[in-house]
Amino acid sequence: MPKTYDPVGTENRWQRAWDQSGAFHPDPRSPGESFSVVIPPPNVTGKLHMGHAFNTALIDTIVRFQRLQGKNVLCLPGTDHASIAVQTILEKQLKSENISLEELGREAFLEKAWAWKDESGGRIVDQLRRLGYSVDWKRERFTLDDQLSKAVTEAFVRLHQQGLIYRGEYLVNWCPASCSAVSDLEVEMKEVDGSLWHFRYPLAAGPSADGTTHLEVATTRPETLLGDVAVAVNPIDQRYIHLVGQKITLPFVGREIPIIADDHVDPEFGTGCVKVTPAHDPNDFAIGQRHSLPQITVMDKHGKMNSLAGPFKGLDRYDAREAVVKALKEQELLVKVESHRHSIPYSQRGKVPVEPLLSTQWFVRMEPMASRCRSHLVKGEPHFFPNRWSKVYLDWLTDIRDWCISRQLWWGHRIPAWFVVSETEGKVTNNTPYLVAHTEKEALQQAKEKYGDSVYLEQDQDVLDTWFSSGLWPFSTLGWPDIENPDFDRWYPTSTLITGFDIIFFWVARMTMMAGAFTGKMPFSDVYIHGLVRDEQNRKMSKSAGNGIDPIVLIDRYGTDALRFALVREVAGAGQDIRLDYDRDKHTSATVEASRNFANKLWNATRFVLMNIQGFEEIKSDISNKIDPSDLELSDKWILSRLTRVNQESVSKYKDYALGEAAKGLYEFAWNDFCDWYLELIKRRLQQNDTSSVSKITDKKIALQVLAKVMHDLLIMLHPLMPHLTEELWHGLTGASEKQFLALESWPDSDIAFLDDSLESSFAEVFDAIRVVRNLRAVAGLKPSQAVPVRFITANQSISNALQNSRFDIQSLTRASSIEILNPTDVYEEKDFKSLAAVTGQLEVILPIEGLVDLTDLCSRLEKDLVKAEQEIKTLSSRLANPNFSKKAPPKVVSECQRKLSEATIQADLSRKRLIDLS
RNA sequence: GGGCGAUUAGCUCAGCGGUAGAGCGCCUGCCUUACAAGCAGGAUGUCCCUGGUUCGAACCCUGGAUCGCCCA
Repeated sequence: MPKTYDPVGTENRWQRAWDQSGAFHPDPRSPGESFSVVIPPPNVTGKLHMGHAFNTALIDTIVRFQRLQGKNVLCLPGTDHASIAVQTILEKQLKSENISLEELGREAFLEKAWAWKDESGGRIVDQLRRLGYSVDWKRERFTLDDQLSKAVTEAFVRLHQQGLIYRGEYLVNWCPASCSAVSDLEVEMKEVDGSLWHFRYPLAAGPSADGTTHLEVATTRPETLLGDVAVAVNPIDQRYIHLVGQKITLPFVGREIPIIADDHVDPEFGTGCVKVTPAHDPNDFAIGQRHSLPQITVMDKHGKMNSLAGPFKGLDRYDAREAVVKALKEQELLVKVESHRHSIPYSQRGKVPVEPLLSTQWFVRMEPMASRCRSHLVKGEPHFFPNRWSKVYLDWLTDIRDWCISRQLWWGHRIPAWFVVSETEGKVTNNTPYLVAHTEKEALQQAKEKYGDSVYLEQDQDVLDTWFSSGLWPFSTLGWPDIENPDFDRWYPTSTLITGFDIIFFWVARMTMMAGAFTGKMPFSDVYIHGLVRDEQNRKMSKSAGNGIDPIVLIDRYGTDALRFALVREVAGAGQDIRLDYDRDKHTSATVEASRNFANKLWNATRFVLMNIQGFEEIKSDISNKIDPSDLELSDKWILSRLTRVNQESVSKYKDYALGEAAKGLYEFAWNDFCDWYLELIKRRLQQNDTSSVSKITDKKIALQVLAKVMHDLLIMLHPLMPHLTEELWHGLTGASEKQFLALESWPDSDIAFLDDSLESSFAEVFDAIRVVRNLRAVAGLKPSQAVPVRFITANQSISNALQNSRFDIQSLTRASSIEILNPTDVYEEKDFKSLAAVTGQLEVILPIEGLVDLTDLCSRLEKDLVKAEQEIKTLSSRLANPNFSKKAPPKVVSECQRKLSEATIQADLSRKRLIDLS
């Protein structure tokens, strides 16, 4: 084995081996409790980003843990067709080739889209494999697969039958960039510096009785003036109330429109008069509904003014704004312009302001489905981790609006609705009857029954919102609607959904609603919500900001396991965002590098085991066998106690989705307890190569057995976090064949008989003593090779015993020429008084060597210790002196306080005595 | 406007009622045959401010500040 671990080759090798062996292709008939996860399907756009790597690290950690726990685990992968995103990319390409969509035609466009999917989707899948994802690639799904498309059609038909899907003309969020409607969720509000224009609308009937000639309105969107159908004031607004019922004349188009009263008008804002444009503003739309006002659309699908805009026809909406303002000014109708910061809706995909537009679309009635989810949530279905996200989910479900699901795009699931165009002269109008059916044939048959044999149909041109199919993902991937199949039976509902908080509404809630409607169950019992990966400046990583960190770059440099471990280790219990440091010039990350170093540490620990195990190869095949405690040394018992503890803690942390804590716990155990202490402790025994001594050889063998056992269990426990490295090392350690996998092993038993609190605390004392000796040696500047005598003096019997029991270990770890463990009453040589000395707790440590060092350093250290101890005595005794403390604090705390006080007192006394001796 | 989160060592973050922790960085000394991607030793905090509850508050409660997010 080389001295440093080289991840890239190793990782590729195991990824291939797992894949070829079908290790993660579960059989529904296999025994074991079911555990299933469907992955959030990445879009088939571009490439994987750090968010995917993070999500994958978390999912795969959970999944691999459950597999080691003996569950029958299915982790199902797939990709999403991402309707708008893909179509946008392709349209951009076409534009650069000067081809228009119309020229190309729907069929040819879809061919191009599929070609794109094959290429881009393939790239994404390759990258997912490089993350070491233990998913079942044989069950890989794509949202446009036949079976999943069948599920979409079935879902649409059923919802329509239940009256939950309807078609109607409403104000929708129109994205002029993609020329399609988008849902409320696909709109994000952005704060912008805009203006508030004040202008006059003249009264139609001339000056009123009080001499009023006009109304002054304030608006942020002057260009919509052309679609105004009323001016509204608040009914309690004394300034205007007498004008209600009169009319004003709209500039440019000369339309006379009424002044109305509506209590949604805020008298405080602007002038207290608002223009009402129902066809271009959601609030105005609502006012229009309440007052039965007409709706006048003055823009087209591209955001350009239409023929109803009179003189402004053909102008883009923003050019029209300027033109309208200019014209108002010329007519002296413009009063003033105020700068005004406000939020305007942007299309998330198109990156342009959304235009509220009247349009006929398909909608899903959400309330009945949401209501069902709410009653499930009361029963803890699904259970959110961390729980606070369930409130976010519930709030959204509580005040829910209908979902616009039609998109004016080609790439996606075409809406299974057929218009009986023969009824409306071959054209689709708002009055054309339609049929919703599974197939055109079925639709035609129904149409004939209803409208006669001569009917002809035309399918709706639109496709469905991508999230419609994503909402079916947990069950469409398992064969729904054909639920009589072993996979669905075995793995639905799924166990845990793992995803980011940013798609709780988009995806999690849509899945629970769809699943409730179609399967009667929540699609997963747990939802683990994680945060986002942010960049080194705490910004959200995004394509548009260009601040993404390519996970593949970090994988190439440090290895997949290092990246995964770094990401998981950063996760806090609360599901917060994590920040990944990154040097953009050097393409390095200190966080990931630290994990790479940890991987290397494990590599070398295993290397150490294998180098020492030579001559005892039989241990390799026998690692999991029980070890007879009667053969063990104390240090063996100690590490086995620590191992048992970390085993139990890891299980509970993995189970509670406290993955970061599990990672940290294992890291500390591996590095501190195992490598820094246990490995060093047993070196003394491993160096015994005298083959003539049976007892020495037996001792060495026992040490090796424990060593191998701890290493072995540690590798299994770390496997969910660092799958490749542990697989590689486990093979080296056990000599397992190429056909066996650590990934399919069982979690190690934890033998509670090994748990020993008092042993662990004795070792803590021993380690403290060793640290003090090492510190004294460092102060004295002793060479590592220089062996000096060590003397411990303590009145405390248990410390004394602990030191006595570990005296050989202490000797080898401190390079002592001899160890003396004395009682303060014992007599020892005078010369000690000028030697190196230190005090820790109830223990004095002396290196009886003369003339080696300047004692000033030592004295100042002792003085510092003394001050600290005296300070502690002060606070502890004042606390104990408080009668309320001893009365009200739990007895355990009081006695602990007393113990600390007496220890501090001893420490202070010893330090004082030492200082006197040294002076 | 409503809600959520964050504020702890130079940096990134744990801890959430009983004397402040880790990793990275920093300082000192070591190439001690597992590992220099390492070993040993060391230094480093008004736990954002403010009152309050408590024998005791980084932790619980008031109020506030700053930063970030979500919903309207």
